Amino acid sequence: MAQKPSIPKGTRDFNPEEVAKRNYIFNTIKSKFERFGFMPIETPSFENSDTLMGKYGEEGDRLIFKILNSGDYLSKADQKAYDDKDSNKLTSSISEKALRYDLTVPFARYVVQHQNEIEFPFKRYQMQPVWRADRPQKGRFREFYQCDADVVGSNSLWQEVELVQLYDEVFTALKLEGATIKINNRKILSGIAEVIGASDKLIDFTVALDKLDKIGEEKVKEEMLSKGISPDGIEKLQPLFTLSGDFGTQVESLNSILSTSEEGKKGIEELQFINTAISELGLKSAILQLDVTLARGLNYYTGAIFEVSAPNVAMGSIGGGGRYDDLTGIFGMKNMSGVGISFGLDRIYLVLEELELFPETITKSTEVLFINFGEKEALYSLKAIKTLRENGINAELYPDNAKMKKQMNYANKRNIPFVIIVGEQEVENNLFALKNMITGEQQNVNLEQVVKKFS
RNA sequence: GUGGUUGUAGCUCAGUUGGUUAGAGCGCCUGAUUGUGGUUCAGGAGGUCGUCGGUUCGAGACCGAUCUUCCACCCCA
Repeated sequence: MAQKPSIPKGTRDFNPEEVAKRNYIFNTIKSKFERFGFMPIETPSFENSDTLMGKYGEEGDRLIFKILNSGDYLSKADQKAYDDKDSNKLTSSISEKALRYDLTVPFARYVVQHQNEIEFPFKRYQMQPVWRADRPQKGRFREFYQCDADVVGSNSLWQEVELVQLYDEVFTALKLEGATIKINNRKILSGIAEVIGASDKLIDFTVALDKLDKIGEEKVKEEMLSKGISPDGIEKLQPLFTLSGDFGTQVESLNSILSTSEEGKKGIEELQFINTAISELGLKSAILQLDVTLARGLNYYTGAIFEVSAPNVAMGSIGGGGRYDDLTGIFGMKNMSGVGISFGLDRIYLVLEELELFPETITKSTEVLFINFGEKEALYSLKAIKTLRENGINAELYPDNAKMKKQMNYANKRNIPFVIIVGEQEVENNLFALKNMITGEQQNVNLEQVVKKFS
């Protein structure tokens, strides 16, 4: 026990069953992405540090895994930062690469770098692991997969509409019915901040507002006060705390709060456009819900913000996304609006597991195992197995001439539904004793009948 | 990064105020059954009690550090 090897905190091994289940989710998302016209790309697992650093806020920088330079990195270290024990400063002089923190920023880098080869609007999807130096919890890992679909090079709100449909399609296909797609708009948040005179404190304001359903109205107000938002301004927020009802009712209240903010009104318009279109088109099983307190996420969203939560399970969000007007701007490419959504594979896995929504069929592998009785019989079996495999049947031979009990037990443990027993008699008569491991029934058949049985 | 929590056999867990050789169930192996698995019966293997250090005549138990698990912050998929 003590000497057993281990893996780093927040990482996991996956056994065959888990991989099968993960692939099921993976493949479902992938096929829907392609159905909506997205093409796959991949990017390196690590990027130059300056590509990533500063894109996710101060907290984000802390959570980025930095890669130590190769060779004698200390000789090139910033001596002053070292003496001052200034870790932040020292880091940039001993580390110039970092593990990918999400898929959106590397995608922006990709678009800028390959802008001359890309046909815009560019619709890409990407399903790769990302890393965060976070402290693990349930549903929070240091290595996990994101599945992103983004469109750059189009300002059209139809993209937002399609992305909502895409969420609906994927969760419906996964039988995860009743997923809530929460939607908000950064312009509304900016508008509110403007109205209460806290435009310069937008991030602090939204972070506090985001906690409303978690810590309650009073604590949110406290946090806003402590961040320097005026009591007058907080007073003006009152209608926001009691906002309820359907989309239309909430929009009405927002209209009155934001009557003096051009930006805020623009946000409401966008929201209404999306909602109207979705109402018209209909959703299969998901629910689109306006949530003005939704402010999670990355500092780069400028329009719509999405977040998906699973039904009946205590789990953080299983997806998120939004519109970012200027992400490529940081890499020197202006006027390139993007919008995208992300699926959290690992959390979706936990949710499907908890709700027992995985289909039973996804773990099956070998359909028939041939019992090994010795050299002559094994060769006879392998000839048959070759034919079965050519017919698309998963078949295998037990490798050793072990006791029959052991071989049968092996089939049992692996849930192999059929066993073929080939002994001296069967070889002589050119037959196969086919046994159903579930019912226990057994019959002698020829090769043709075996093929037919599994086809 | 802050505060708390967890770790005993492959798995799930007992283990009294510190006291002989650390237990159970399940699983695993062998046999009853040399051409028939799942059921049953009989037997067997398997643990430096997460790790390192300390207190003690004596530590699975007490103390410290460290790693890991989970939780609350922070933040997020």
